[in-house]
Amino acid sequence: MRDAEQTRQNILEISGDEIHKHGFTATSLSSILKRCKVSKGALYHHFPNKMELGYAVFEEIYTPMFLAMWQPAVEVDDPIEGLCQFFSLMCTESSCDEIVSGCPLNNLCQEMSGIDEGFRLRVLNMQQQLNQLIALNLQRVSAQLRPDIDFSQVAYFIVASFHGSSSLSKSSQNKELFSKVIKELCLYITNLRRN
Amino acid sequence: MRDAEQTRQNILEISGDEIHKHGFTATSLSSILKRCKVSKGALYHHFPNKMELGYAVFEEIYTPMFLAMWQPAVEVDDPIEGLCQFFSLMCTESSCDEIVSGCPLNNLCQEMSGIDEGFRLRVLNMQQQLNQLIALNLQRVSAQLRPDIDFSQVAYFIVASFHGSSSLSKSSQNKELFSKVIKELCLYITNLRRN
DNA sequence: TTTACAACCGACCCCTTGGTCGGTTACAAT
DNA sequence: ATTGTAACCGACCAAGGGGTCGGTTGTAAA
Repeated sequence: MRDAEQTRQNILEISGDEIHKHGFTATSLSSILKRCKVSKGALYHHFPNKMELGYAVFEEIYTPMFLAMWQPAVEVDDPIEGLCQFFSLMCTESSCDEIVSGCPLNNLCQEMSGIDEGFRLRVLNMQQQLNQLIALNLQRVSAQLRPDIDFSQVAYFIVASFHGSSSLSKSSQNKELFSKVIKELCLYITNLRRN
Repeated sequence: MRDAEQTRQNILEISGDEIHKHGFTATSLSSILKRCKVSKGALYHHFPNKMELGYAVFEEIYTPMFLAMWQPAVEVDDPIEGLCQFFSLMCTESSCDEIVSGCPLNNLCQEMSGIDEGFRLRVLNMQQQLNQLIALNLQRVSAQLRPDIDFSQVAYFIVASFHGSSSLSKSSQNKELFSKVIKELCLYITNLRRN
């Protein structure tokens, strides 16, 4: 057989990129097909419809990507420093295009949560996972932190600020605002420590 | 003449609501027409195309709305308290639907900044106005605040966090997460004070 | 070598979209 | 009463969207 799994993976990856750049709705199948050099028949052989393709992208591309990004940042000895380094690295290492495209999770949350229940649930699940990941690891070092901290609340605040900053940079089309907000976010995080 | 200005205003307001709820691209002219009980000819008599209608909504509906909301919150004697009260009021007073629909500015920023330069520039302008509004009013009471504050940076951070929180609540479909993040945001803002 | 079927192809379908345009209607000015 | 024109109407159009389906091709098993 021609390598079916390879074809599927190829479609998935390119779809992930297109959806990241243009959003789910604005991504047309024809644009994916063109980039994949694959026929519509092939796509519909692997996925029953566009929605399911979107779900597959979320589960097989985005989800592992998030975990691969956030876990090492936060499961380190000092999650406070880990988080700050993670965010700072994001400013310095990411290309301008990447930053302007925003966080796929936030993008999909904004675009699809209100329209499609399948996407909403997947986004929500990812957000809760992410939140727990951060909250638990902060709690782990709670001895170093201020005594009055609500870990879940702080974790949500961190993610919200991060998403807000990536949203901001979409209108300015450059990293400047992004790194500005990230700088303040790092200040906030560092400030969680006992003084 | 039939009241042309009234017709125009009606189209503008309903368009503003539809765009707020469904986004610009997903809002179809036919849905606006149906709600307005106005013909397509009438709409195209007042606006040259959909894009220009969108711009008009931004300038004549959203912009005044933002200023009317943020100015009183921040031009008060104590902007720290004003901001906190403003955010808290938003949690308690807004309907669940309103919160889940998100902030029109943030929505448009996310959806349109990358697609259309006209929208991008308008969004950017509004964000800068908002930022200056907050930054200047914080600076005004800088005597009460911590000495090391970068006002513009803090102002952007506040707006980013606010937008991030309204984004979060889209996936949960209720106020809970929103008010959680807002609570932490208020903590952060209060913490700007000299201890 | 034959067979069976997964993998793939692409012309076609229907629907919705933004946008056009020739025509009608109401009203203000003469 | 006539007329000029802003305001409005809605049938129509082309483009592009997602999705279908009968047909072809490659390859592993018999």
